[in-house]
Amino acid sequence: MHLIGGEMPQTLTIGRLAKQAAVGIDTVRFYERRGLLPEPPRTAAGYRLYTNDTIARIRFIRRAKLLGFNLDEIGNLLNLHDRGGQKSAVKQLTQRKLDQIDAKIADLSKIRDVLRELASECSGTGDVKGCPIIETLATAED
Amino acid sequence: MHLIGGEMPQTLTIGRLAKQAAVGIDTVRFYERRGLLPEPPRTAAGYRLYTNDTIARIRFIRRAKLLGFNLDEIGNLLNLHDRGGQKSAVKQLTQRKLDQIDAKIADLSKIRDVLRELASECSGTGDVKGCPIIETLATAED
DNA sequence: CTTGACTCTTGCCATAGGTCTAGGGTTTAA
DNA sequence: TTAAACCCTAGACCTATGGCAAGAGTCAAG
Repeated sequence: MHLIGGEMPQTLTIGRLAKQAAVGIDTVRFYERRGLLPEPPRTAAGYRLYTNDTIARIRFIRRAKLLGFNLDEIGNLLNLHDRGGQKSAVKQLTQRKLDQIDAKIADLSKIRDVLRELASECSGTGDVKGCPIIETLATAED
Repeated sequence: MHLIGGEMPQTLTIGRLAKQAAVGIDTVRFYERRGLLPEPPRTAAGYRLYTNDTIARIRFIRRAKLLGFNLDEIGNLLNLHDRGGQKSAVKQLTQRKLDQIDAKIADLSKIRDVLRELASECSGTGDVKGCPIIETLATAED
């Protein structure tokens, strides 16, 4: 890694970047392949050289993932960020995700209610014969 | 398919079984490989021959799936059903699943709250610059 | 100069639960 | 008899998000 000239720009090899951003090295390369990170410049030997802003970019991705966005959706968000899209587009993505989350919560809540009911009906002692949980699974109509 | 003798037992080829149970043919074979369905007898030509109880068994699997059990857990439930386990084992499986579902709902609820907050903060009009959603993703601390 | 740490690419592995294809044999109805 | 519809196996493929390994090149420190 031979840098010419005086002012050393803040560059990071992929390992340092990954550490700073708290992801794996493979993850960085994977995000690059997925188009979430731009292809960075390389040293003569082919080593990727990153600047600090890439740390922020990866953290952006991580936070968006925590909010339930998948990588495609995150790609959209990043494009809007990079190319200066409209707030409406961002809000729409967010609202759609919110709707998905709400739907999933609703699904799970129904399941939870059924499981609770079944668990409360089952005495939990004795042979499985007559167990309301098994019986329900075995005989419920569709 | 050459059945000898008088009383025709109620047998089903895999296609009919799959149709009755409302799953795909491949799914039936897959469940067999997974050990959820016993290996059925075969005709001389090697065709699987099922009896009606297998329809019920597959429906059991389907219902358990709808309640969030994965195939391994369903295998346990089926074993308890087949070999006459204890109610306590069934109840324990159910309670564990219930806990998982509760945990997932809690996770999603947190996400939902954040997304709601973000969506409500975003005006939805104008350039993405200053969009609170993007800003939050770009700058939030971990 | 050597050693250990780092990086490169390519490509396979993993999960979960199936789905599909290829290439062949069987059964059934016209 | 022949064509359609059915069945068989083995194995590849799918989604989503990376992890891991091999084999080779590079860099920094002692």
